[in-house]
Amino acid sequence: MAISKKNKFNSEDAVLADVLKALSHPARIRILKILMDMKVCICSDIVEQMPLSQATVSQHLKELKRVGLIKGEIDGPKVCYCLDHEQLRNLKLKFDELFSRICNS
Amino acid sequence: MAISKKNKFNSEDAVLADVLKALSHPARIRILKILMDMKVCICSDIVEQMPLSQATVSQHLKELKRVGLIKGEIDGPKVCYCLDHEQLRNLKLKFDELFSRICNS
DNA sequence: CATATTAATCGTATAATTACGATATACGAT
DNA sequence: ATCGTATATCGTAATTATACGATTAATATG
Repeated sequence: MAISKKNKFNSEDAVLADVLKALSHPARIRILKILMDMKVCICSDIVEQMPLSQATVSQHLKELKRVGLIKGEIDGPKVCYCLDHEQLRNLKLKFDELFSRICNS
Repeated sequence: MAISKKNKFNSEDAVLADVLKALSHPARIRILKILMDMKVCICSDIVEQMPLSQATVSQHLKELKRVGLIKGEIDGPKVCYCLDHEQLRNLKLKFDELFSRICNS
């Protein structure tokens, strides 16, 4: 795409866009919902519920971790994934703020 | 990316992911905010406020229109853009619903 | 220790996104 | 009709995302 211009925007918009990018694939929405239902969940349990290979699911988990929406805790050879409620609350606040501006217009 | 598997997910998740994809670039967040402030806005006014070429802004507008978040009305040689409040409200509802599930977990 | 299990990473192919100059289109004004 | 303005689209290049098989690394278990 030629050189990115994302850095030309204010960081507030850039950060929000980046977190929303992490939610912009159905696999990652699905993973969040699985974690909502299971509270805590071994990686392989997630893979089982997804129509994707282990390698691909691992990539999606990495993206969600990158923006902080989930956490993974090592438990022997397994990894225990769970939601990061603080970051999710933070996202919710930003999203609500965006929409409160919309409603005033 | 090899063949997409997005169709393997339920359409509720797919639709939400698709709308959020439209918000996953700072340029498009910026455009929404501009339209919030201006209510109604000629395309060239938007371009002026963006650090991107006219062609690129036009592409971003097209993506926002694709998911229905904005509307464009032709007014002579100009195009008048504005938010589609109904679709925005709809997105807000879906997002809130996702988060209400999170809070129960 | 050998083996099995779990999950991340590597390599790679393909596809989608981003960006822009150039061009096309559509309209209004002269 | 010609010209100027506004916007979309085309063509294209570069970047990033998606997907998976194969491999690696790390830990259990027999």
